[in-house]
Amino acid sequence: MFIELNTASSIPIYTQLRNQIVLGIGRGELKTGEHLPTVRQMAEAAGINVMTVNKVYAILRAEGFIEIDRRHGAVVCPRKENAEALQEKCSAQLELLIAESSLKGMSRESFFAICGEIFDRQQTAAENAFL
Amino acid sequence: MFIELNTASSIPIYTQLRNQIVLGIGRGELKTGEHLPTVRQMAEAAGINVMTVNKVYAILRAEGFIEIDRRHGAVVCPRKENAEALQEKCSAQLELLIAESSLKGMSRESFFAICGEIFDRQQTAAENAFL
DNA sequence: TATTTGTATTATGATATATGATACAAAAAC
DNA sequence: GTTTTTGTATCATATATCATAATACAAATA
Repeated sequence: MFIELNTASSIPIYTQLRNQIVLGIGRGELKTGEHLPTVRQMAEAAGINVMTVNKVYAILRAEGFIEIDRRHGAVVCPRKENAEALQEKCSAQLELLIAESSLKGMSRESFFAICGEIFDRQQTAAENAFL
Repeated sequence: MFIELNTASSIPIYTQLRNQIVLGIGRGELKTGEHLPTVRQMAEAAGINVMTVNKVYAILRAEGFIEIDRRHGAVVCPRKENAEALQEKCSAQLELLIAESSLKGMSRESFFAICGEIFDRQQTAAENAFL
């Protein structure tokens, strides 16, 4: 679980950190039930403020990716979501991404190929996580 | 081409407007060569400041979705992009979206189905635009 | 000449982002 | 029972972003 933040980016640090943790869970680098570093450890490792990390953990909890227990800290625990609501959110984001990509010249086939690769990668990563 | 902005949203107005215009082009509601409303018309219609619209048009031009001629205003003109760079950008965004979606319980098949629907919709919209 | 185009400038205010220092309750570790 | 560790609350500060407002300009059109 490597965290790499770009302080020169226009993307807020807390968003970058949030995304990298979600990606880490998706890739299986962070397994369900596993502990995240404490807010202080993470802040130290990433070279950022404790409260910034705390904000990220609070967001991830609100989004249902982790649970936070005062005594044990933050634990990976992805919650399933209502299927219809999930599809709507996903569809809205996909529509924009597909519009941008296809206007820029990407074919439907290329797009699907990329999606396929990502799903394959995440699945094998998740499988390896249990070995 | 309906513009609907949510001033209560955490997404900046200029981003919302930018996205809706890109979506409009993707859907074929705004065809290549077609004029966008003038910055003042758009500002009036959307109930926002002229300079906010100007910022959006400048972004769309920098992104290669429109061209701006001082005498004629903004014209839809999507530029193709380098394939490799495009795939990298798209892949990064897709990886996050797929991680989020699959962790929330979406199957690979559902995800592909949504993508297919969007591609179909955009293609028929683009075809109808030429009738 | 008057109007319309995008755009530059300057100012203002509200909100977002990030840091820093300090403190607290609750639980664990010793 | 004391110390340490946990997330978290609070207060202050600094900077950046977002959005508006009021002008003004050059270039082109009507």
